[in-house]
Order: sequence, then C-alpha cells, then structure tokens
Amino acid sequence: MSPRRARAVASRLGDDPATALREHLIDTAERLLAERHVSAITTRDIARAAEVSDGVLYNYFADKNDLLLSALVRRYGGVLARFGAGLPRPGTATVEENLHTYARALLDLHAHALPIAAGLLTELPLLHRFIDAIHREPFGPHLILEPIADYLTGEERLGRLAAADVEAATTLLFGATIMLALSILMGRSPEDVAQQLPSIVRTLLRGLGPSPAGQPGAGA
Amino acid sequence: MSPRRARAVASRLGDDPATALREHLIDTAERLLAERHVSAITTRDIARAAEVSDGVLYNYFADKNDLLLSALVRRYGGVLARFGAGLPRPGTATVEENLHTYARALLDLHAHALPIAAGLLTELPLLHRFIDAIHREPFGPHLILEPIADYLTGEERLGRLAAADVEAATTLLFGATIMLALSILMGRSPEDVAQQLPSIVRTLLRGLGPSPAGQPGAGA
Amino acid sequence: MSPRRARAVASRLGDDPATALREHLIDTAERLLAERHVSAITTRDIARAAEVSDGVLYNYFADKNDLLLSALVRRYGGVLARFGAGLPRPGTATVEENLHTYARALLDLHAHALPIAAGLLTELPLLHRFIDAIHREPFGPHLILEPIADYLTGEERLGRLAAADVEAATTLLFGATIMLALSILMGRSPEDVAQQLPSIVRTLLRGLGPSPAGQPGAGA
Amino acid sequence: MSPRRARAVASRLGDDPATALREHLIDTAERLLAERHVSAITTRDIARAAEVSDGVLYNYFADKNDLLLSALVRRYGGVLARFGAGLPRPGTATVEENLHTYARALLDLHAHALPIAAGLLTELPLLHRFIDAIHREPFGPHLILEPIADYLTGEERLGRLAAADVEAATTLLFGATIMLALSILMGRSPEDVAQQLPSIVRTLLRGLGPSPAGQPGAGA
DNA sequence: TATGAATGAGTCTTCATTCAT
DNA sequence: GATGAATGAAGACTCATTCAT
Repeated sequence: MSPRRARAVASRLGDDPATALREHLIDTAERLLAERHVSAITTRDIARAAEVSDGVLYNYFADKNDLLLSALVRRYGGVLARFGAGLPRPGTATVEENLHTYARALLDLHAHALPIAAGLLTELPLLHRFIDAIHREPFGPHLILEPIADYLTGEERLGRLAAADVEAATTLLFGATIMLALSILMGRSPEDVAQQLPSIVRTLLRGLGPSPAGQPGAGA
Repeated sequence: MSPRRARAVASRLGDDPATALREHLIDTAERLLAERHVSAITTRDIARAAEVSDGVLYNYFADKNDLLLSALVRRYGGVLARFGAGLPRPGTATVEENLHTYARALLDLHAHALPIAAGLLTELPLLHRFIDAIHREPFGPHLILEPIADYLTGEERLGRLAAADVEAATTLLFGATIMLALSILMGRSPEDVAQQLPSIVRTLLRGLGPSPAGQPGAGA
Repeated sequence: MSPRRARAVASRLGDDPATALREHLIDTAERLLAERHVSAITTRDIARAAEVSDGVLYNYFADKNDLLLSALVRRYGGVLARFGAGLPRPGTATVEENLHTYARALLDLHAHALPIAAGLLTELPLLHRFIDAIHREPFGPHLILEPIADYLTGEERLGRLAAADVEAATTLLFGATIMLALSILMGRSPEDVAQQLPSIVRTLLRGLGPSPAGQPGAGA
Repeated sequence: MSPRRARAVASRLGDDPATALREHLIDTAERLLAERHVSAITTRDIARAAEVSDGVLYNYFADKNDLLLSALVRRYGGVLARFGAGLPRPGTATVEENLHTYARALLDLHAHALPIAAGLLTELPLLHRFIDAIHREPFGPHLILEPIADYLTGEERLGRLAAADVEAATTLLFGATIMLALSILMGRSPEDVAQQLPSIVRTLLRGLGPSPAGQPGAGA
C-alpha cells in the first residue's frame, strides 16, 4: 500500500523510503561531478546513471540546479573531510615538516576542488547558490583556513614561529598550492609539482629579506 | 564598386573597410567576454550586440569559436600589456614597495584573467586553440612569470634580497594574488582585498621563521 | 505509471505503445517520400505532418537520416511485395502474355521506385546506408532480377523459348520498362505508355533480324 | 566610358561585351555541373569558379535556377552533339556491328546524362523548366531517338532487318543502355558493362521466341 | 555595370521540464 | 510516487538574394 519505490533504490533498506531516492540522486550526481564539469551533465545523464526515470528528479528537487547544488555541497564536504584528517598539531615534529604536510594536504584539496570550482565559475547562478549554501551549512571555507591559522598561531605561542601575520601566511600557503594545482590541471605531472613543495615551505619560513650579514649578492 | 558597409560600422572611418566589421565583431565579442563566460555567449548575442545580422560572422570567421578565439587573444593581450606597464626595476625605491607594486599588478591581472580562464576550462577545444594561439604569438605565459623572476634575481644581485629560491618566491607571490583574485570573484570587495597586500608582501619578505632572538625553537 | 502518449497516436490502439510513435513517424515520412524527394523533406515537415513536436524524432532515431532510412526501406519493401505478387510461372498461359505481365509489373515497380532512387542519388551517405540496409534485410535487388531470370530459364527448359542469353534478355526487359517509367516521370500519361508494352514484348520475342524469307521487308 | 567588364572575361575579345559575362557564367556553371549535381552547387561556388563577384549573376539571370537552366541546356546540347557524331548509316558494315556502335554511343550518352538527370529529378521546378526549354529549342529528345529510328527504318527498307516495330526496338535499345549506365553509376566497371553490349544486341536481333526447330530446350 | 559584404529565413539538433498513465 | 515520452525553445550554421558603393 505504500507507494512504489524506484527499482534502483530497492536495496537501500533502513533509509527513510521518502528520502532514499533523493539521496541516491545526489550520490549519482556527485559521481558524475567527479568525471565532468557541471555544464556537461544533463538531467538525462543523471537519470541514466541512477537507473531511474527522467522525471523523478522533479519530485525531490526544484530543478536541475537544485540537485546539482546538493551534489556539489556533498562533494565539497567529502573533499573537506579528507583534508581535515591527519593534520599535524602544534609542537609535534618540526615546523618545516608540519608545514610541508599542510602544503601537501592543500595541494590534494585543490587538485580535487579546482576542476569543480572551474565548472562552477561558468554557472554563476549555481555558483552563488553554492556559496550561500556552504556558508549556511556548518562548513564555510573557514573549515580550510582555520586549521591552518590555528596551527600557525599555536606554533607562534610555542615560540617555534615568529609573530607573523597569520592571515597573510595562510594566504601565501593556500595560494601557492592553488597555483601548483593549476599547473597540474594544465598538464604538468603531479610528482614534478609536489617536488616544489619543500622549497616553497622553506622560502615561506625564511622569507626573502636580505641575508642577515647584509652582503650584496651573497649567494649569487 | 565597393560593396555596402554594415550600418553598425559606418562610423568607423579610417579603418580598412574590408576589415572594419571583422574588428567590430572581435571588439563586440571581447566586450561580451568581459560580462559573461565564453560558453554563455551565443552567435546571436554577438550579432545583436554588434547590431549586425546573424550570419555575418561567418563571412569573417570559420565558426563561432574562431571569433571567440580572436576575442580571447585580444583580451589576453590587453590584460598583459596592462600588466607589463610600469613594473619597477631592481634597485629603485625599496624592495618592499616594489614587491607591493608587483603584487598589485598581479592581483589586477588575475582579476581580469581568471574569469576568462575559468570559462575556458569548460571548453576544452577552445582552450587548446587558445593556448596554441598565445604560444604562436609573441606572448606566452612567460611574459608574466619572467618579469617577476628577473626582478627578484636583479635585487638578489644587488644584495637587497637574500639568495632565496626564485621559483618558489614567484609561486608564492603569484599564488597569493590568485587567491585574493578568487575571493574577489566570490564576492569580497576589491578594496578590502587589496588591503591585504602589504602584510602579504611583508610576510613574504621576512618569513615565518622564529624570531632572531632565538627563544624556544631557536634552531631552524 | 506509463508515460503519456502523443495525441497523434492516441487512436493507434493495439500497437505497442512503446513503438506506436516510432511507427507513426516512419509512416509519415514514407507518406512524404511519396510526394517529394528525400532532400526536400525537413524534420519540421515530418513533425508537422505527424502532428507531433519538433524534437520527438530524436527519441526514436539517431538523426533525420536514420528516420528517412527506415521510411525508405519500408517503402522499398512495399514496392517489392507488390511486384512479387501475381507473377506468372513458366508453362502457364502463353509466353507472350506472361512477359507482358512481367513488363507491366516492372513498369509499375519503376514508376514507384525511380523517384525515390533519383532522390537518393543526390544524397550519397543516405544512399550507401540504404544499399547496406536492403542487403542486410532479406531483400536485395536480386529479388527483382531473379524472378525474371528464373522465369525465362523455366520457359527455355519447356522449349517455349529459344536458348537465348538470359542476362541480356533481362536487361532488355528491365531497361525498356525503366525507360517507359522515365517518360511517365517526364510527363507522359501512364495509359499511353502502357500501350507500348505489347509491341515491346512482341519485338523482344521475335527479334529484329531479317525475315526468314530474306525478302526486303517481306515478312510480318 | 563603356561600362567596366569583369576581369574574368577581359580576354573574351570579339564577343559582345554585353553577353560575354553571361556566357562565361553559363560555361562555368556547366563545368561545375560535370562535377556535382545541381543541388550541390551554390551561387557562391559559381561566382568563385568564374572569378567573378557573388552578385553579378543577378544582372543576367532572374535567379540561380535560371542560370543553372541555361547551363543544363548547354550541357545537354554538348552531350547530344557528341552522340550524333560518327553514327553509322544504313547499308554499311553489318547490322549487328552498326547496332553495336549505336549501343556504345547510347551507353556513353547515358553515362554522361544520367547523373545530371538524377540531380534534376530532385529539383522539380528546374526539371520542368528544363523539359520545356529543350522542347522549345530545336533539340528535344527526338534528336536522340530519331537517328536510331531512322537507322532502323533504313535497314528495314534495305531488307537487312525484319519489319519490326521501330518504336519498340528503339525503346529496347535505349532502355537496355540506360540500365547498363545505371549499373556503372552504382559502381560496376565501365569495361565489364561494355562487354555485355554484344549479347544484348544479338538477343535484340534474334529475339527470344522458340527455336525454329521447336525442340524443347534445344540449346540448354 | 561589377563588387562582395550584409541580410535573415531556414536547417538540424539538444535538452530542461511537463504530465498522462 | 514513478515512469519516460512529448514538448518546444534555443543554438550554430548555410546560402540565395539584395544593395550601397
């Protein structure tokens, strides 16, 4: 007597039947998102991949973008969770080693997030709804920036780091890894790119300022 | 004897009549490119904006992408020329002031180039033709990275900068400004963002390492 | 549970609903094929004639040519079936009567097939797909030529026909009827044209050679 | 002071300047007609091939079809002239040899004319204007059929041919060669096809009727 | 009169969304 | 609720014809 469930979600027992298909659609869309950019995904693609009829999505979402938005948010959450795991805490190992770990995690984050972000940039309405959504949910971009800032502040307190501008330092680290991720997107090999991380971390730590001795061209 | 000219370019006196409309179309497409992403521009949009009939573009370009490509190259050239103008030379002013100037120029560059680049990322065939095109023309991406690297090397020789890793430093500066440009794209005000530049430059110059006094963590 | 049906096929009860519109489209295209040449039929024409929306055809066919191909094959099958029905067998009636029957059937066949064939000649890709298709189906052109050749061979065995070159005879009969069909296409009345058949058959049977007696003009 | 002549016809001295370009356009269109079918020729193609501007044709012809019609008629005239040359006269050589010569000439004629005719069949208005045109000009299809009929009648008078139905005989010969030309169009080699001519002529001469002796299957 | 650029209706095809069943 | 066929508004591109020069 209860309404029929789509074949494709029949096995999803335990879920609330009313939302099982909704979840299934989001999962499917998220999977497609990993393969192509938003604008290359049609409603039919999603329905086919979800083994579900073309029209169901309109029973659970206002329109195509509404579904894609949910998928984007879910995907963003996943990328974020992966980033948060295993980050070193202040006082452990050496600062340089830890920053290197942070840099690697950021590079990985960007490599996964940038293709999606790029796809989003061409879909302004979707982009804006996405930004709103992640600010409303308990995970804005601060979930990425804060751990870095917290770590730096922690090391600063421990005296293992000079009292620098934490926000600026975060931007530098974050930005440098974005740039490396971009160069991977443009075709450079991930291994090559990762090898640049140590010298970037070192440069960030030591700064570009004049050599303590102040001799002109000391190292040239 | 000469065929008639489109009303829309009637006023473009002095131009070679044979190419006036071609230029007009590229200009128009470039203007639209400043407002939307490549993929959001239709041939009809261009024709309407150029106040010209739907089919003309095919008298001058192989297809839609051929026109857009020309517009992209022109726009890229403009952005590049703007970046190259007024960059300080080694030994002038102070290093910090100069890096600030570079950073501002980069931020401006990114703010203009990123939306276009992002739009291109979803249009792979066009992206590849674009990359080919700018490599064929006398302006590859090195026109951006080289001035920075050259400047840093110059200051290094003058002893105004420690012998740091120039590539890493370039990546840090370039990346940080990309990130700021992204945050502008995501809605932050350009003024707010620009105010972060000084502290970023300062941080880059001084590094994050422990204070000279050598308190806990002195090692480094 | 089942999706709605197009209004245009609502009355086609008894058909498999899943293919009713497909059939309806082929029927419609076949009807148009009887009025104009392939290349003069637009997708919109078909949709209008089928009282159906512009895009439906792409739910059932890869593209316009795919639909037209199906219509061509169906039409060809119909013309062929009509030809095959009621052909006389060796030994019945008189040879002259039988050849006359064959000639009439061929004329009818050509009158229906030529306009279509001609239309195809200007659409090479479609023509090749059509030829492939009718060779894959159990009806190649041999379905036309073989019955004639078989009949002639049969009568030959019965001694009702001289041992002539069967292939040449087939070509003569087939060709003469093609020519008559062409003259119908060029505007002559079908009745007029059909009246030529008896003398053509008679001439084919008796040959043009000199009269047995050998006197100038003596014979017949 | 006399109006400018198109560059492309500058060398056509001696022609009436007012019609030189007209002729040039017809010649060019006729040349294109030898390569593709009517519907595949655009006005631009003609203008390019004639090295003349896109619009001139409208100074000499009502529209595109008007020009193509003139080209078709001219081409038809050429094919016809070629056919008329070197046809044998009654009483020369043997009848069989002569009919073979006629058959070869017809096959050649059809091989040239059929592709054009096929192209025309898809352009009904043009076809009708073409038919009207060649009936108005001093060369209707009788220019082809009459020589054959005349030859046959001549031989009949000389007693070298039975008094058969001349019209039927013409249709048989004409039709058989059409069929062979068609099979060339469909891909068979012209040499192969030409080898069928002798047996066709022989069959036409001797007829299919029962062997004089009347024995069943005499030759099988 | 010749030029050839400009015009714009018309072609095939895609796809988000609706809705009868 | 689920189905998936039907809808129809775009979109890119072609080409006969016009007309300012």
